[in-house]
Amino acid sequence: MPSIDEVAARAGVSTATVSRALRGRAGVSPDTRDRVLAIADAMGYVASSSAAGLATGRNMAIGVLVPVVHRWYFSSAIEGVDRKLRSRGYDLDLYSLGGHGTNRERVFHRSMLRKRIDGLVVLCMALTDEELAALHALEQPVIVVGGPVEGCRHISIDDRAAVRDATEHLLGLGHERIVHLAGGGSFGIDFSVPRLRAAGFEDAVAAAGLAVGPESTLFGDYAVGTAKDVVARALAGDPGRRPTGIVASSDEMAFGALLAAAEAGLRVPEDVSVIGIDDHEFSEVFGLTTIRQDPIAAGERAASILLAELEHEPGVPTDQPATEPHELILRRSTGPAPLLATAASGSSRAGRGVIERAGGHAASRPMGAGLNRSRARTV
Amino acid sequence: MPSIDEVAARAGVSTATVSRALRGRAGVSPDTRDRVLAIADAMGYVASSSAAGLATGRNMAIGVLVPVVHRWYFSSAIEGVDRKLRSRGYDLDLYSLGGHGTNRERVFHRSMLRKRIDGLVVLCMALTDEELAALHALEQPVIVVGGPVEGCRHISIDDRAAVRDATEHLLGLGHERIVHLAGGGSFGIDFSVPRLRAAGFEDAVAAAGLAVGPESTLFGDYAVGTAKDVVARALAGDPGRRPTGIVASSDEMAFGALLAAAEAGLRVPEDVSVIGIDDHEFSEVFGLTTIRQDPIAAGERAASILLAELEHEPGVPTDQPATEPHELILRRSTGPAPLLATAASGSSRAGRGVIERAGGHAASRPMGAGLNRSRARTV
DNA sequence: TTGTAGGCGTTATCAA
DNA sequence: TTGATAACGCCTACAA
Repeated sequence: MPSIDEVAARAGVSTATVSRALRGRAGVSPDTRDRVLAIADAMGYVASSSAAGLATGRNMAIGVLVPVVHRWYFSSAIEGVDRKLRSRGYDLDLYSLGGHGTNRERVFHRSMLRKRIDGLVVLCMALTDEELAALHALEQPVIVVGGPVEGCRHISIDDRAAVRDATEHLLGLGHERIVHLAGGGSFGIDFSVPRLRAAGFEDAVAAAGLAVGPESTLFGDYAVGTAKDVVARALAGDPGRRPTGIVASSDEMAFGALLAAAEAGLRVPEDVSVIGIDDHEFSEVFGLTTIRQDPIAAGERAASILLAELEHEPGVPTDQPATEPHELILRRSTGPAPLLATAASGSSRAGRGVIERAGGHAASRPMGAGLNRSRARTV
Repeated sequence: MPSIDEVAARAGVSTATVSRALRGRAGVSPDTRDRVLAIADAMGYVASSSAAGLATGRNMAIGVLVPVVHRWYFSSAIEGVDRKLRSRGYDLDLYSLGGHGTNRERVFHRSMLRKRIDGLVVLCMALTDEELAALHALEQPVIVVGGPVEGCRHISIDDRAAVRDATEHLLGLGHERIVHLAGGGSFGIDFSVPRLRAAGFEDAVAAAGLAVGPESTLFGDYAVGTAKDVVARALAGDPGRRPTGIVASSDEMAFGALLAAAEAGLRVPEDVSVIGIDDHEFSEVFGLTTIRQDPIAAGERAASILLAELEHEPGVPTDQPATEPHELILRRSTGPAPLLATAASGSSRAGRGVIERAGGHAASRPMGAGLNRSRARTV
């Protein structure tokens, strides 16, 4: 790990010239530039980021703050941010709250302010006013990926419309006893997303002229296990009254619902339809109809915006960015609502598992027109 | 973001004293220390990491190199590393290859050598000789989490023993037509793990006096989808010849196997038993019997070792660390091998899903004695 | 116990 | 086009 003056000495030039050459600055003759580059490369020289950071005030790194790494949405978004950053020569500092919400204070008041990063991507968390103030005080660009956070621009799908679309899909198939398998605000995760999704469900149900009551919501807490339990209980009831359609606010919860249905001996989608949100990597094998979103793309876009700002690129999109698209993916977990008379007698075919082919079903109602770039396709 | 001399001025002392006080060095009177601390706190002072790093040569950050973030093992291990690091005041720099293996060169030759990190945790990747050399040249402590990598100490379970245990569990239940649902070396992931696991399977099968042929292995590539497809094909065969037991080298592949069995109309575990490795968070809802490992703990331990080395803690465990424990978790996906006569007639009960209760099964054979701290328990 | 001053490795300013 | 040289902000002998 040679230093810049060793390179300079070897090249017979000053450190200033080496610096200029290596950074691609103007004012260096092609000859010397090539020579310096060759020598630096041969010596394996790489500038120390601390020194460069001290001198320039730029760290070539951005931070990513997550409630927890180990979840589909977060790990995907991290991947997206990383991809974009890496391609632009930036490093990524990861700050995980580890699901605890502890060390939260430390993250904010120590690591982040150490001038180690040039910008911050916050994944889907609710921030306290104090934290928001601290961030703004940093005078560093910040962007949220995941849910609207007051006082911050954010990148996400239109959560309300997404769940509305999902619900409308089921309504279009004739379902009338529909429940929302809702998530909550674990992990210090932003509350606005669950709230928006619940609203989307209610929008659609109400628009269909159906009633929305307390029984319309099952609390799955964004977890397979909880979802499975709660759905199992709901499906155990009177066949004439149990839900025929389940709108899950996340695919993971939808998996729980599918497993619960299977264990209850119900066929999907003949007895009960399930639709999720996400398009998790397991969704295809589960045959789960879902609303797809792409957190990797969201992460990439967030990083792009931050970088554009840091590098003063022209046309900086400094305001609230446009909404990310979502898309209905038709698979086998949704189908026409069972006839009421039939519903009670169902679940009698032998040896079928979680997944049933739904003899040619499709959204019998076109997805709403103004639905934010949403499309539908069959996979 | 005040600098150290502003704090010094305000406190009426020199920068040296401020530095000493803040870093908890000896040689500062309690009075001045308290005063300095209070003032620094009030001013919101935090030392610049670049400056501190330049001066001390320590960055208070360690790097984590992963093939891809978005997978159970990796995101868990990252979480573990992060947890430990955070508790010790270190930052975590994430380097993801993003599944591509591209930018690999960049990661190694730019980011990491920029003196931005004090040590490196490599997750489960095969390293080229050149990369290994580069790492050693850094003169920074390195540790691998996940699989043995030549020339590097590593932290992992005994993969061979783990799969051997899994296989013996099935053998103990009387299974004789057992297949290994194997993973591969995607993502530039280390090849040694798949190889070790295959060996463990063969160990057990051979020890039981059964034959191991080409048909004993299904290639699931560590992916649910592939696993499901390949198992579906295997189960479609002659009931008298198809496997009655499946040892999956990962839980995700085991899920694929369970789904394939369900779609084929086979009951689990009456018709076919499935055991996995990992204890993925979905395993419980799937009722999957599996060999548990704890990547979070592995990550924590790796970080601890690195930190101990960096801080010159006494008793530095600089050598190859002890193996991580694994443990058999009994659930509902494994049961006694079907009687051959019965096997053909199976799968006739109505409306059962993926998961079947296995009327009281258990390992009918105690787990081998010398099996590396493995235990068994029912969940 | 406290202060002074040099150095860490780069970048940037200003001359040449 | 190049080269001195002063920051950058902090840490730490060394002196007091």
